[in-house]
Amino acid sequence: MARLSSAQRRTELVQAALRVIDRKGVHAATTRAIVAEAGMPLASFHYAVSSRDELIRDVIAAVLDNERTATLGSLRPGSDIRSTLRSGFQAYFDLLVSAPGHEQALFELLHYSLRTEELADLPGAQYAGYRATASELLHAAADHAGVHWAVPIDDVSRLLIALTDGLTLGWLADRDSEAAARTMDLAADVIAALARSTPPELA
Amino acid sequence: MARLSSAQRRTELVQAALRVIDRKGVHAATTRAIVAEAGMPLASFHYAVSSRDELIRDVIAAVLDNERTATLGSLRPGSDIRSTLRSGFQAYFDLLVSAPGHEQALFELLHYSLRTEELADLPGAQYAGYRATASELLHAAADHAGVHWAVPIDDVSRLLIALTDGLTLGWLADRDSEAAARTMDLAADVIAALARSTPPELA
DNA sequence: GTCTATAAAGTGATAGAC
DNA sequence: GTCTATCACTTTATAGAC
Repeated sequence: MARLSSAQRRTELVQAALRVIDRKGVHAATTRAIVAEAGMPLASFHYAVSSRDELIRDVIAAVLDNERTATLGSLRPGSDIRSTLRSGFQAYFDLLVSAPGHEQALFELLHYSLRTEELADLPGAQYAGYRATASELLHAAADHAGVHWAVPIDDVSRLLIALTDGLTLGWLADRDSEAAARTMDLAADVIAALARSTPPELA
Repeated sequence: MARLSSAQRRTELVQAALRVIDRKGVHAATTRAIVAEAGMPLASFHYAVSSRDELIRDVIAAVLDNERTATLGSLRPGSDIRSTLRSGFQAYFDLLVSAPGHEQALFELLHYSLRTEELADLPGAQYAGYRATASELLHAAADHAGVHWAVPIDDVSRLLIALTDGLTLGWLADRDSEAAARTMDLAADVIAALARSTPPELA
């Protein structure tokens, strides 16, 4: 192994840990499994990071960055707000089906953080990030469709996130994609019902 | 320790495991922690059950039974469908706030099952149980309020479960009960909007 | 039938040779 | 700076004394 800076090794370990977690779950992301995935000797682990929990913290930070850019890129403005929301759900769902381990990883990391005192600040930050992204998406979608939200956009964001989380968990549990499609239909309907057309003079 | 039948020991271990999982999480429910909670020597564990995964399977089965009876009892019929739904959410939410570890345990057990090949049949059964309970609740609530569902009740059930799961995860992450109340307001609104008043001749 | 004692395999973390 | 070898500990599971 060539000489690498500590920061480079750290990044490689974070990426390797994420791959292991995707594939086998948080519980399987042992120091040995992570360094094996990264092709490093075991001792490199504590040379680059001071503890396993500290690496997990970095993993969560990296995942949240990915998530944000991925979701924002999925916006496909449709003719109306309902179809924009529906295709947004579909884009997310296609991502979920193509890489279920990735979404499982997000949930597992959340629950791991909730049970680990040193990581107790992460769940709140994770969901604050989700809300910020959801608000941006909802704002952009409403603008494109010429509507505005009849209730505070933060409340709509929370509803959107709750529906997305719930949709994901349900599909992970039963893998019924047709039922998930019906849930997305209904979810797009009920969120779209919270929008009102914007009078032209306010647009 | 008095002589107990294998079945009795098994039940005690399941209950002890559930208490440990509530308090410390699935990862902390080691054979040692479980027998300590149950006040048994370590060797009693494998005398009563053949492996840790087999016990976890029993724990999940026990939890699903509890869940079903607890949720069905929470129905407080209101004057209209919207207030019935809202108070149903509130009853569930009060339960969540009073025992967050219990709901965390349900999620952790779900994710554990999803990552454990021998338990792969449980997540589907868990959510099928949720749907059956949700359908019963929605049917009873609609009856009491003199309305019927304008979309298939199974689809409404899936939406209700998705919203409940999402509400729970969001609150576990940020512990913002006021925001959760607003989400429940909105959730009750959007589900109630899927009901139509039943003409008297069909009631 | 019950439990002490221990095996066998895994874990996070480090010392010390190169 | 790098990595082999190992420590100290925890885990599931079981053998064997009573």
